[in-house]
Amino acid sequence: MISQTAEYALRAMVFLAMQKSAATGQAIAETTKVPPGYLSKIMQQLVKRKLVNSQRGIGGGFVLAREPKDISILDVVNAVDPIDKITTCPLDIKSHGLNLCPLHKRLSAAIAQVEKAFAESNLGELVEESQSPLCTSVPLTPNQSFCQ
Amino acid sequence: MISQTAEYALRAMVFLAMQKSAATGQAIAETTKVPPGYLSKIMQQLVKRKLVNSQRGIGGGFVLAREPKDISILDVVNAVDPIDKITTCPLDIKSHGLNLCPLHKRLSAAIAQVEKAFAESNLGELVEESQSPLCTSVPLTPNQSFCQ
DNA sequence: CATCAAATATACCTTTATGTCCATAATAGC
DNA sequence: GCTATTATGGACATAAAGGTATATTTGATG
Repeated sequence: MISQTAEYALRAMVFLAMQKSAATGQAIAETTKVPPGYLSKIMQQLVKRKLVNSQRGIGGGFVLAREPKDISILDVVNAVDPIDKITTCPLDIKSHGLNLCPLHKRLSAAIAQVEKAFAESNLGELVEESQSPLCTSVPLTPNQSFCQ
Repeated sequence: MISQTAEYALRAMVFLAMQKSAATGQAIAETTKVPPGYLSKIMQQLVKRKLVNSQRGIGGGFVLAREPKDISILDVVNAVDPIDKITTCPLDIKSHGLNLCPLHKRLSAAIAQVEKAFAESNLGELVEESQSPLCTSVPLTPNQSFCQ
């Protein structure tokens, strides 16, 4: 239901939210266990969507463009793998304008629920909770487990 | 978020729920606007999962194996495209047994929400509602709109 | 039993998602 | 300006989803 790409993007963003300074692509990839080459593509999308700022050269890397509290899970998911809402019946768009049949009303409602849940959760929240027993505290060395 | 395959399967199942006698694959495909060849594969999965009974030969076709009221949207989705729940953290399974990090708790909760919504809606419900202005009444000829 | 209409099974093709690799461009420090 | 380090961009490879085509099997009926 959540694409691999979105999952990777979320891991990277949570990691960045735990960081105080810029993190290189390699560092993110190692800690979050995302294939480095693929991660770099995902990071590019996050930069384009202005969720992350990038800096080349020594001391460079990636930094969140906004406060963790101001970035929702939905922001991240939409940046890399837009959730497509059902706004018109896929079967016969012309005949009924914006009305949906009962089936697609249900599907649409389920999607809306997910969007709401994702919109209500932000990176700041996730990082705060990770100081609880479930997750290790920041910052992590590459050898440590990011999610435990 | 909902795969094309699941969408097709749901259309076919709703169509069957509207039917009084067996419907051929071709009839289902035409009305639900699903590629016929692909639909036949999906129907096979629904038969294997015992949601549908099939009958070859003249007068044959597909029939729901249970009352529409006893088939949920979740039943159909799971038959063709199982929703995989997140039960262990994808990052480091060994280290923490069944505990999830905050991120994966959120994702898991969202999936659970969808499952609940899908489990609570059944085909009988959808068909009853379709007698309302939003959908045409049963049965349909292939030329009529299935979802309007 | 012959025939026709249906599902079933299999092979194959196309598109999209995921993943890899390498050349290039920018930036900091010397 | 040179070099090391970093992101960027594009080409390519692989895997999975979606889709097509066709031969085979099954069942009903005359």
